[in-house]
Amino acid sequence: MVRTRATVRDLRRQNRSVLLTALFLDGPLSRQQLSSTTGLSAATASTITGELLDEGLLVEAGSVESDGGRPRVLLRVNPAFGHVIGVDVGETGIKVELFDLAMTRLSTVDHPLAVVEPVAVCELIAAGVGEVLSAAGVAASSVLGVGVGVPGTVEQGTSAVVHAQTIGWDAVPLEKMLRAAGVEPPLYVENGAKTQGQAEMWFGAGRGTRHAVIALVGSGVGVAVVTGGVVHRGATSNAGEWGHTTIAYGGRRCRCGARGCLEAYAGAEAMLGRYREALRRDVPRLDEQSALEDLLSSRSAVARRVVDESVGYLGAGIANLVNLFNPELIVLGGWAGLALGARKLDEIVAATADHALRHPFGQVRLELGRTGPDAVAVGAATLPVAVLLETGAHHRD
Amino acid sequence: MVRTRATVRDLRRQNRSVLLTALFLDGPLSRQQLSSTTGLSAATASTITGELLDEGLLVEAGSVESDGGRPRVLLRVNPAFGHVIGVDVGETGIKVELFDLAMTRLSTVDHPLAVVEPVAVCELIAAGVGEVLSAAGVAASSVLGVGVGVPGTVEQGTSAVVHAQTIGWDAVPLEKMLRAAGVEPPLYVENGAKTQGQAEMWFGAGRGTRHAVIALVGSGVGVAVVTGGVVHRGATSNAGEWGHTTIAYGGRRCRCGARGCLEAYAGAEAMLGRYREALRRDVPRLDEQSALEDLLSSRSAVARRVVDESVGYLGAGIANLVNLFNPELIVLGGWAGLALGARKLDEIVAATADHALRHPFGQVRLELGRTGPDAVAVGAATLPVAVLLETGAHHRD
DNA sequence: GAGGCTTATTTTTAGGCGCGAACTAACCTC
DNA sequence: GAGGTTAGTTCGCGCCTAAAAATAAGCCTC
Repeated sequence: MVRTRATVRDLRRQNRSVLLTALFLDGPLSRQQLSSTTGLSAATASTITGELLDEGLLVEAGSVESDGGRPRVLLRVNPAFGHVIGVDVGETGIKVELFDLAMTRLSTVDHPLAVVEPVAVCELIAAGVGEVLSAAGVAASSVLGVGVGVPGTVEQGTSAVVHAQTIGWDAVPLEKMLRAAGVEPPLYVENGAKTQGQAEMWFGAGRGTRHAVIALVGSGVGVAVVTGGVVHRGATSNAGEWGHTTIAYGGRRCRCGARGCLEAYAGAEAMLGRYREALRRDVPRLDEQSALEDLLSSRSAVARRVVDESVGYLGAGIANLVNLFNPELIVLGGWAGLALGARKLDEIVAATADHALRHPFGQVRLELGRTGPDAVAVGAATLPVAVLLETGAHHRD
Repeated sequence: MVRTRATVRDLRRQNRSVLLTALFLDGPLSRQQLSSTTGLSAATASTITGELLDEGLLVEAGSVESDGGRPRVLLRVNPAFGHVIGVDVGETGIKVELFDLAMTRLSTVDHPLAVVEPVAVCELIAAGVGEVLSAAGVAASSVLGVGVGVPGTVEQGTSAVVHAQTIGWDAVPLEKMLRAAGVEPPLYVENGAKTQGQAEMWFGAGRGTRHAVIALVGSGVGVAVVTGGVVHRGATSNAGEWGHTTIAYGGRRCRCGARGCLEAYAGAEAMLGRYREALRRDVPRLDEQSALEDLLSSRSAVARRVVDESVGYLGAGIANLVNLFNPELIVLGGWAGLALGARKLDEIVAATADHALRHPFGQVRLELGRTGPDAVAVGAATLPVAVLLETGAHHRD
């Protein structure tokens, strides 16, 4: 359903957006190709790219000979037009990364943090922004925006407010605080699972897909639902709490207080917890990732039972996503999801098949995530880029 | 993310659509009001409404005095501009209803059918279309479209194909068959739950809501998810199979073959089935609706246990929707949902609260559906109207 | 009941936009 | 270097919305 009126200016904005997006996603293209892929006339493609070249958003990128005729001049988004910064606020520290407009990583800073306390986090982010800029020799003025991925949910009002139970944040006005700490560029605060989903859609397994669900299994469990290239946020940006959907009515107590949540069975924390319970003793105090690796590679009957059960629950959880969303693609990501998927993908698919309806199951593929450990930061950095592309970087309003 | 290029013509189409939609949904409005609510300039509002008046899409609807100045002339969609037909293909027969463009019901035809067999259904629909038209004295040429709500899922290709397990339809090319049976107007085939959801959004509890979930509990269980006024279809129009999401891992066998589906606990069929099991005898052979009424009003301990358990499962299922979609509104509809909700709404809300995360739960309201038993037909009839509004009834392409 | 006032709608004018056609540019082959 | 081929640009047309000006249609006052 159409939302609002349109003016002549909106036309130009939209067409700029279409061209810019095509160039960003599908690499260098000639005006010719742009015209045919976007459906714009050659005349319009030419005028708009001319405008974008003048503004410095595009640059020429060599040329390609054409059968006997004038060679095509390739155009691409000017990587140096501006820069974007992605921040990953994790449970053990923060990571700040600087990218150019081609999403090439220019520099990275990691700051471990024993206690992820809001004020300290904001100061570290402010410092980190300065550090990545000076490390890469990039001027602060060329930063188009800073994206911040946080655990928990984000209320997107006039100023973003974060609710993150796992790190004890209750209604933290992060945007205001970052501003106060001296972060000047436009800010985009978003749930980390959603930024990671965005990264997977743009650069990972989701490329070119319209309806996808990115399931993130880490210590906990979350999901990003993408429809037509847009991450589903819900009424108040709380959508995607897959981990706390009931999958075993009346079952295990979850840390959220309810019983039978998926996260009480399928996340790394839950798997390790159930393993400890089954063993009736504590496993060695390793960090969670090594502990999970040990569990997954253990040949003990107990370990295998715990893992197999988890695979079953995870499959049922994935089947629920298949039945509710009917996506073309489900991406299994998150460090624990990747670890489990690397060993047990076939079993997960089988468990999904057991619980999903035949028809939607027949139309979905299940793939492992392809983005690395800094997907949250990359995804966060795409937020300002997405805005640039959507508005077509229109100078006037 | 913007999809495709736009031309000057698209501008006009969109603005026509905006005006037409405003007039359709918010009753008679003056050009003045149209201009301020849509944001279009008074000049443009005037030109476009003039055009629409000329084309017969709008009519004047009296005038309202304004403080001392020229009175406002009210405009509204011309109810007689065209008519739409909604068809409800149920498990026990078909219903055909004729509406004018103000969605006033002009005539209705019911055809019970012992066996819902595709060819017979198509012939009955073709006959029904003729009957409702002649009953109301409406010319076939003024029918803008026929919407058909069917159980099961609909593959929307070049021609709609229906998969409906409950009535034994496997890949029935309904659109082609209806065409062959002599139904001439444009056809819109859609899943009945989704058409019912559409009706609830336009005329029922969902009015004015952007993010809503309409949960339909009848014999089985389904859901329509609405985001920004659009029903979510998924990659292949299979989305919303809420009834077959796993809620009790390893639990009761469902008719879909899997274990622990919500539908195995919360639909009317499941409730009655569990009641029979608990009683260890068959309940009297009533029709399903009376049987459910009896169960709900029974004071026996067994009946109350079955009902209370169902409420618990249903609440957990609703909580899953809250956690995954974060809607502002959940509408509980369907005949069984309404019957249960009329008696147990508070308990359902409490059960939902037990399983949902606090934050998204705090932002959702749970309401009972307000559309009557022919919501499927009404919703189906809105399909052609939605197309008319979206395209702005643009004459040229 | 004439003139002034207020508000709604229409007409006029100006500035933008995309498209098709005509035109120019840049290469190749012979 | 002439002719052919393909890529990109320029120009005029028709369409669009917005702002300003003009007109319409009531009310109020004297």
